[in-house]
Amino acid sequence: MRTHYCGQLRTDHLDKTVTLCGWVDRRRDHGGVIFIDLRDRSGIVQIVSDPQRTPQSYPDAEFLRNEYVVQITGKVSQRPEESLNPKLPTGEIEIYAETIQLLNGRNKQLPFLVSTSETETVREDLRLKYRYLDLRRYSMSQNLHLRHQVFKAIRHFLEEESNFLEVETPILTRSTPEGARDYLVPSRVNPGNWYALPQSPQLFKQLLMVSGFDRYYQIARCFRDEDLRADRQPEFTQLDMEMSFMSEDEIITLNEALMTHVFKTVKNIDIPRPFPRLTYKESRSRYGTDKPDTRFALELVDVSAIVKDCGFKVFSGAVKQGGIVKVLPIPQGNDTISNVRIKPGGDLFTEATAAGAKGIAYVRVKAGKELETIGAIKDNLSEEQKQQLLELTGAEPGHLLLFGAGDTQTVNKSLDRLRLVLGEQLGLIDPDKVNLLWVTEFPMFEWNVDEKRFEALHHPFTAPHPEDLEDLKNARAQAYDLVYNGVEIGGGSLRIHQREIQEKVFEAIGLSKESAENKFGFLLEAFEYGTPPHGGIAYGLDRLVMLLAKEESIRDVIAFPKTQQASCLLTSAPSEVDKKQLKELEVTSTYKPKPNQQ
RNA sequence: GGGACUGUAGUUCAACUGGUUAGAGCACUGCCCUGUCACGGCAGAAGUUGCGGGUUCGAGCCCCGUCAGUCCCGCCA
Repeated sequence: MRTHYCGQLRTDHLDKTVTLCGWVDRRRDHGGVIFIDLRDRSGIVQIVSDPQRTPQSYPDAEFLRNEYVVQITGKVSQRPEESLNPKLPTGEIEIYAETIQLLNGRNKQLPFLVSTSETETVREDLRLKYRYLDLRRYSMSQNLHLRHQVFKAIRHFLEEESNFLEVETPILTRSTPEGARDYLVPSRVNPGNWYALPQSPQLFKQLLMVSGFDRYYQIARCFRDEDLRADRQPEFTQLDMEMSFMSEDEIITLNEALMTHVFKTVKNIDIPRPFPRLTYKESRSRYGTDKPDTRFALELVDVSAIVKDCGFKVFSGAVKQGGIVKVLPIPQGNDTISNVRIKPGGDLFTEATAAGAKGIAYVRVKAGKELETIGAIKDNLSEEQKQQLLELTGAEPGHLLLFGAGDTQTVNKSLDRLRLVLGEQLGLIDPDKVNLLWVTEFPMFEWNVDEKRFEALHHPFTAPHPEDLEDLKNARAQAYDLVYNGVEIGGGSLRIHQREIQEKVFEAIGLSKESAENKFGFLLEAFEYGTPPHGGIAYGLDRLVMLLAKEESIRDVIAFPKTQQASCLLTSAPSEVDKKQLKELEVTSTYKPKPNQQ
């Protein structure tokens, strides 16, 4: 039906007769000459029709409206000197339409404007309901093209340069303990039994290593039935990789090459290697988080040692109860941040309390290093303590010191949040900067207060650091996360490949021998048939593409995403099903709608 | 499960402290216009102010409930 894409045409095509298919992006009717911007996925080209030069197409051109689908045949012509359009890649040429064939019109007014030149933001629920129209729009089309480029670059690197093999793993698999809530699928053939959709292909990829596939990858859909966020969808796409006979350093090096290749290919950005590395411990201490945004400086300073015996009970009490006191020093903060914002009702106060803090203490450093603060702090710190505080935090006149005091986790969390908000607001973040870094040496386990047990921080197949085997519960893991501008985009580890160690880890997370045998017996058994040392990594590709596209939500890089209520506004999924279907599955719903609903 | 914000014409927004007939840009419809490219000009049509209830002489605005969307906390090995 067509000979070219609209966006491809250049002066090399001059005098060629071409046939194009696409949508009317805009029509400009001058009463005599009519211009049509014809759009397909490649871009836009200008079509011209006028009663003298193209009398046969003119009546059809008059009839066209936005988003009509047409096939146009005509000759590629040089635009007159004064009508060149440098804003369009096709702006030196135009097509004189010999024929315009209407392939399909449009009967309804569009729910929103689609045209490439339209930049107004539209309500997201409308966009999602009419996603097929939304995807015609320039930015969404660009995002999906970018996503494709990223996937292509990944495949090229892994297959052509690194000898990886793509293997698919089951979507219908078994539910395993730990981790997120599973999506369950009832088995008709085995009534009363359920499949789970995979949270990741973790166990299968390890088994592929047992099988000797050596270097595996898959661009895999994963499913987690948890609440949604701007960067979390119930189904999402991972680049899943697993390798045998490679050390942690070798895996990291290979992945740096992969990422460098992707950034170079897709964005023409050169990223210096090796990427910086931070240990988990250092990252927590300096930034309060395990995924620091290192595009800007602002670092936390632990001042517990200085204030542990001071008279200000909020500080000394926090330390005595095993917590900490940390400071976020902000250069020129005195001029840029008012007390109103720090005190109850203020935006910074709200941020801190949302993270669990009770409030924010502050000190303003004035000329001559005089401290301006609340009396309780001023009166209860000795001159020496004040002096040490200034020294340790590097505070100069003009500095605002924001304090977090309490249990370690809350202090880190709230100051991390403040740091990010202020970094943004004070314009400290260069949006074009790309910072990739590894966070390493995660702890194996974390204490779960609610369940009163240790749980795996990464997952229970992560190998402990060989130096830490004696004290497993406090061991470091051979695990690593890749952080891109403060967002975790990938994480992986060396895996356990010996039955005894795996059993010890299961024991540490409170999984009974029977339970472990029941749920992971196949893995433990596999370890007894010659399992190579192996490890891997998984990337959240939606997040990676989101960041590359400079979008704020992964929904903007997913063709058909779900809303925060996990529903699809286009298809109205999830939906009720026929009673007959449930009966075949031996499933009944216990759900009762609230009386005042519907 | 919890907190916050939003919902007004097809769409993006406005509408003062609760006050007359709810406005504007774009889109749409009609007419005019031969070099525009976000073309231009003239005219027109277009509203259950998400839904239900309440307060009030009077509600887009206040209150209660509800639905939907967004952001966040919890949750997400």
